[in-house]
Amino acid sequence: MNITEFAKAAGVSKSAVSRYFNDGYLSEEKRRLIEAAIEATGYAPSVQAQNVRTRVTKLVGVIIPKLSSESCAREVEGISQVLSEQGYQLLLVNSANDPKKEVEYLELFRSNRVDGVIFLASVFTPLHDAVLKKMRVPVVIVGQEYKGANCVCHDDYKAAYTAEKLMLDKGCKKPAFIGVTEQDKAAGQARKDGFLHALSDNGINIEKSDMQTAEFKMDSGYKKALTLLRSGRRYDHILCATDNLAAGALLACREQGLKVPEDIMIAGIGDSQLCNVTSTPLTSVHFHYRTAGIEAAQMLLNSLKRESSIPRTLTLGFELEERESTEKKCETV
Amino acid sequence: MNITEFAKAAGVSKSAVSRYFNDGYLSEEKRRLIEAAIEATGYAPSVQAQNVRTRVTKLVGVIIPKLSSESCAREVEGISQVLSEQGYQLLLVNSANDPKKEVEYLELFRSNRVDGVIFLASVFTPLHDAVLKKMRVPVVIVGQEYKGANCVCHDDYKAAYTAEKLMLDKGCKKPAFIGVTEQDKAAGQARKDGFLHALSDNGINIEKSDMQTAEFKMDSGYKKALTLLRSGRRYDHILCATDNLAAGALLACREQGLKVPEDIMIAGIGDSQLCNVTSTPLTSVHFHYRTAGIEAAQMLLNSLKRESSIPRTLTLGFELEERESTEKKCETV
DNA sequence: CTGAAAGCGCTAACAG
DNA sequence: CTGTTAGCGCTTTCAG
Repeated sequence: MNITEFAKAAGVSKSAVSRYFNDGYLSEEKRRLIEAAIEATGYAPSVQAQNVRTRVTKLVGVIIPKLSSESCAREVEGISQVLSEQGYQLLLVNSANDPKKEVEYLELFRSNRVDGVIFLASVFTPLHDAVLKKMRVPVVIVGQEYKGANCVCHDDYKAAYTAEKLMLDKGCKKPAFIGVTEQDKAAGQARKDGFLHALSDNGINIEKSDMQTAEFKMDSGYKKALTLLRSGRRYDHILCATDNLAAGALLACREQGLKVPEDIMIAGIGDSQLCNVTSTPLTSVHFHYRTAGIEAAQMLLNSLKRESSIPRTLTLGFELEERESTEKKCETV
Repeated sequence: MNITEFAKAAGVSKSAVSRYFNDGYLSEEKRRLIEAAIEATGYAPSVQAQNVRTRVTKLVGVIIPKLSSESCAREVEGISQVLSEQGYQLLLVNSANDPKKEVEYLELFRSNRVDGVIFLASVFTPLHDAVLKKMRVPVVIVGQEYKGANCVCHDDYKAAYTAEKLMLDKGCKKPAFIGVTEQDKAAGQARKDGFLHALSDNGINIEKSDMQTAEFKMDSGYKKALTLLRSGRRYDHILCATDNLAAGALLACREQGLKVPEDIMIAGIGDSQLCNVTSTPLTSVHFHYRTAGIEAAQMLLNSLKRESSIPRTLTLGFELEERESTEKKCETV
């Protein structure tokens, strides 16, 4: 059923129907007529046709690298919450961590179909730069800093710094680190930098071999920890760039007969659900993922209202969650 | 830029451009002309306008109760994978477990905007029945059985039966159960039924107070387990309807000084990542969530092709993952 | 193989 | 407050 048929059924004109669904410059009588007809027929206007006319789709494209990751899921929840309140819907695409797909989707969204884009980013390539420059709809980037675009990100550097400092303050002296690829400026580079600066601020040296680069999964954390532990160097703490990695490291330590935290402390970053259920609960840094999603959505909404505005970067704070895995060593009585 | 402007720029007619992007009844020469112009201008046809004409949106609505749940996230990943291969995109809405919102979104999708709907369901109300009956686009329901609709679900009954039987076979005699609301036919009722039938098949009796109903979170599992343990009745195993609950129960047991599995065995259902990192790794039933998403998407694709077809229900199998939490008690030497 | 022309369902001036 | 009218950008007959 289309608007013309419906108008006839309701006994009013097309325009009246249109007005009913839009501004509403309408007499009470017609309004009632239309309401009754809707009840009877179940008519609803075609969004696509509205789109063609008005040029707004009420759709926001969301590009995510991996849905089954706690942090992404929470960010998307935040995004979804504020956007749906404003009558927007999410067009969700999964890039599966494939940079080519990310670019492809950005391309798809570039001039079409959506009013704006929220991009949960991890790694940027020159291709990204090219397509981001050409976007005709506003874009908000979440999780990474990106010059010239609206960004919402976490304070990865300080988070790592703080977690490492905690362990040093508790008397640790022999640091090890399990990180992720530095192509990821946030989770890779910034967290490593934070770790290193905490060390240098405390006059502690470290060798290259004390730092491992893992993939984003527990299993990889386990293997890298094993490499560290078997190296012969005796570490008294390990900072891991993610909780999954920390959980893996914890497993490795126990297998090697090391007690956590007595023999070796471990901390992660992200404060995922994992941290509370591991054999030894894991100290971690809590990031506000849901809030990041909320802020990103609001930022996008703002760009959608006022036309051009100056790009802003919002950096969210964090909380250090101390748990058993970094509990103070036996106090000197 | 619209098709008319673009056609002019390319030096061809509107129809030629349209044909280029559709069937392609076109001479090589024009084809090249158009390709060059695309390269130069970056033109892409407006999907909305195409939609109005063709009546297909290449959009599938996906209704989920909670994104930050491992099972949902995996199902959506499966859905996304096959649908995006076929050129469909996901319109994702989060019902936040609110039945009213679910109905609202179904309503929204009923006759509009999307070509089909995939509904990750938990609880059905009469309102659901009403709106589902009125849907004009194909719907696939995931995670629940629903008469008269296409469904993909897990074998909740047998899963619970199998997990319980495992513990009975290992010599357990005093069962306890922590479940979820029976309004949820799958995770609530079917799992409880499976548990109860395993008991009766083995001639074991149980009292009402041995069974608790929790909410879907770890914390709730913890509390309910505490209630059980403090009741004075001495249980030798607990079956939990979800892994989160099992993780909570595990915590409670340890706090009460019970060793798992020596003093008490615990098993969950869902085989989430949790199970591998808990202090005692948790036995659980592995469901094929990702596969469920894939199957649901394919089912929808089928309905989209051939018009009316008979509703089908696909029940996926499972695997019992035995871990330390149900390891055999000290063998009688 | 091709262009002209007639809509798809809707909104937004415009003149009452 | 209301109906008429002219498109939005595209696809698809139809007659070449």
